[in-house]
Amino acid sequence: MNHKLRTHIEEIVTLTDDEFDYVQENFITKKFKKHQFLIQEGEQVKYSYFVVSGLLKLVHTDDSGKQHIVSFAMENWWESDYLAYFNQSSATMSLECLEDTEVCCFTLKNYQTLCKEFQKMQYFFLQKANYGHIGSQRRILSLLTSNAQERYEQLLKEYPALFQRVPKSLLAAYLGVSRETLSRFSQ
Amino acid sequence: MNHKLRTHIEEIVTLTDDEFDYVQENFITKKFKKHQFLIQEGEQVKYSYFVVSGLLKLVHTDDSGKQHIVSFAMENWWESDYLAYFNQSSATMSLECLEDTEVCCFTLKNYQTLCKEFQKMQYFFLQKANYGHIGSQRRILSLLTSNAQERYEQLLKEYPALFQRVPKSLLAAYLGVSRETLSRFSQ
DNA sequence: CGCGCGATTGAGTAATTTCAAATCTAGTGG
DNA sequence: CCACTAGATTTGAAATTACTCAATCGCGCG
Repeated sequence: MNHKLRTHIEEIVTLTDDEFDYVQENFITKKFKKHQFLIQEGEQVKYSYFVVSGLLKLVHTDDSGKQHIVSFAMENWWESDYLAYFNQSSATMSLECLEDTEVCCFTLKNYQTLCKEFQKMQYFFLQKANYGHIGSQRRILSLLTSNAQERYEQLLKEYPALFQRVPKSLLAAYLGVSRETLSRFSQ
Repeated sequence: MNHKLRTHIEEIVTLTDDEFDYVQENFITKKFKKHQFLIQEGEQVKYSYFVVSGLLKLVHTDDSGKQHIVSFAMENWWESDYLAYFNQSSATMSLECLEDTEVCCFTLKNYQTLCKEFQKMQYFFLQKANYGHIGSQRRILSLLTSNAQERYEQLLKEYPALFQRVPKSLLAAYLGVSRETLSRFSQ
């Protein structure tokens, strides 16, 4: 059932069966349909999520109604509005299904106790956080250094699967250009 | 001597004198002059750094020679080219002094042993990594959502001290606009 | 005074956005 | 199988924004 979660964790730390059982108790599995919201802007953020299958977008809608995609989350990714999650404040970003999606839900309380009682898992989350930070910094650098067309080609190279799964208008919202401009790149 | 480091750590976890002594043994203090490099693009990254005093820029220089500033690091900040640091690969960014700067240097080996042997410190670094990640995501969102002038005003509001300490051309390199464009905002 | 560095200004150019319209595509029901 | 529709994509043209390059300004310091 949760063997994808186990495999994922064991890429970083090894677990006995008993240990994984203990870890597993901290998660609830939920299924969502395309277009459903896991997190809605303005509301409390109860969980962070491990994506078992499907695809999510982490998105902020600005005053003029335009969407800006901070991140896509696919299989084996962790996602949430982490500021709202850790501070127990209300979300500034939504987390929405782009496909039918199955996730493991993780409350902050469970996160904290698991970290405290189980050093291995704390180390796992430390690794995840470090690499999450690095990934975000690389994205900042790409936004600063490259023009939209170059960013488009980098994305295409790094995540070719996305192009089969997401409409181009969303890729534009991720890259920070209008869909019209993105459309003119492909030629 | 390192009481700034201790105060900083104790904002998140409490330490006895003995514990802090143990922690402290993992750091070397170094002083650098303005314009010196702590990390140079292309070279190995031996340390991550805790800034005791002074100011640094984390910067990438592109093929055309233009600088792009990923981050400023001031007092009480941790900084490095973390991808290169954790993977023991060569740096894609430089870390350079904008002022005379004192840092505590932290090897990867010490980081790893400290995390393993001392759960409290692992928790401290987990918190730092999480908030680092959140900070980077907020920057991404700001780059996507706001135009250069709005980003300028956000920066002015969040870090007014920067404007006393750095030339505007560097703020431009942080905001992702040319210095001429930035100059036209102030009016 | 004169140098050097940073900041500003101006003008022309390039890139991107916006708005509107046209086109394409996949799925639905007849 | 075809027509229809909704959503996605493309195209065009005008307007806006930012960039580049060059020249000028301002200020602190030897």
